[in-house]
Amino acid sequence: MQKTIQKRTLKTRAKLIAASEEVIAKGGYEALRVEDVVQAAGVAKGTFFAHFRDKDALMEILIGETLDACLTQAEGSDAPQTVRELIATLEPVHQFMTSERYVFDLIIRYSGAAAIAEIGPIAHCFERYFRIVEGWMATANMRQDITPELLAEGVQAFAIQSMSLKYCALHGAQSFSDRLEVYLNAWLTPAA
Amino acid sequence: MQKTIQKRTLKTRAKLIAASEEVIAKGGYEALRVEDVVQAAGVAKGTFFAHFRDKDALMEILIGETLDACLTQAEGSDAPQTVRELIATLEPVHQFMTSERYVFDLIIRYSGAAAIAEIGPIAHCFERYFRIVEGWMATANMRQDITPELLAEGVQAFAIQSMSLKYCALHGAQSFSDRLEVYLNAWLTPAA
DNA sequence: ATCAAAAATTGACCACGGTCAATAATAAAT
DNA sequence: ATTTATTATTGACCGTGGTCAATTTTTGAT
Repeated sequence: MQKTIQKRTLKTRAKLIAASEEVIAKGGYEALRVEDVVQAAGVAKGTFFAHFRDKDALMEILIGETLDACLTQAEGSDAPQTVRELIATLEPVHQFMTSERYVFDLIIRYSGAAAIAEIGPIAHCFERYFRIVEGWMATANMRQDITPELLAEGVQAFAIQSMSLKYCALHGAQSFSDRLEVYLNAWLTPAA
Repeated sequence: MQKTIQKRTLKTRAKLIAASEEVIAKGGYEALRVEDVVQAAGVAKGTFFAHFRDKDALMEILIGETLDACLTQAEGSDAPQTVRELIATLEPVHQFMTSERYVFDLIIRYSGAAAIAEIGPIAHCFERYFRIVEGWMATANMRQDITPELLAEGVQAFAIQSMSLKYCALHGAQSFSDRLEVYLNAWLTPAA
């Protein structure tokens, strides 16, 4: 019943991934063309789509990998105790997320899982981001009237808002970190 | 120096808009094809792109119009005093924003102005949404330790988060309104 | 070793958004 | 009314993502 996977399948897939990374290293994510990838990999176009549902699926994998690495780094850091430390610890994550407009848009678009059965790499990263922050919230010196889970969801919401405004000329005066700090101070440590 | 606009230009544009609305009425925003629009309008394809930078520009106009209508309705309502009333008053706005996945994604993508000089219809709506909520915040019975402006930015951030999670199977248990209510209670009326 | 079934690959082909040099229609000047 | 300059329209063409029937390769059974 289970279909056996041939060895060459893994090799072809590896070639496609490697070729993609090569193309991206050259011109960024936005500039990736499927035709360029298959040519660099030495396979036909149809092969690409036998391995990835569509171009976005490949992007999800590549961006998800890098994002996962950023999250692993953050997770390994000392648990931040203050808002400022929180922002500093997450900085590489946010940095990568907004490294390219194209990357940010794609991340946002795939941040939710369309179905439980098919949680994509980026939705997985968002869940992980949330869990990591939730863990920090439990021990950090933050407001105690709401659950760490809710606190973490808010951090994610404000981080996304800050990143969005980074691309918005109407609110371009403030820097990303400054804006996020204002948000999170108000969210995590409200004055009575 | 200023280029004179011919009368037929306005007529052609009106035809294109009307044809677009017709196509959308039939199959929704997602299903709109430029070819169908120009055929229904009785003009050539190139004409479409002489009137709109690209397909998204047309979408921005159409979606922006409807969104503006929703905002006008909300603006005309009595100023909400409680979180529950706030959510109820904004309900039509959020309803339309999430009426189609395609619409939501497009709205998010264009929610920021790429440049001050070119604030698109949707960025304009976001600014307006923000101003309306800001106005309400000044008089409603909410926390007083931060500015109405900041309160309003948070409302927008949490509304977007709630709408996003509406499409996310991982968090699909809670309804949109329930989730937003939890967020806004914690944001607007935190317990000491 | 041979063969049948399953899996992977191929590349011609399609869909659809977008471009642009050529052409037609309009407005302004005389 | 004619001419000229400006503006609008046209449609053949292109780029790029994605499909699929046909072909090749691999696997496993005998």
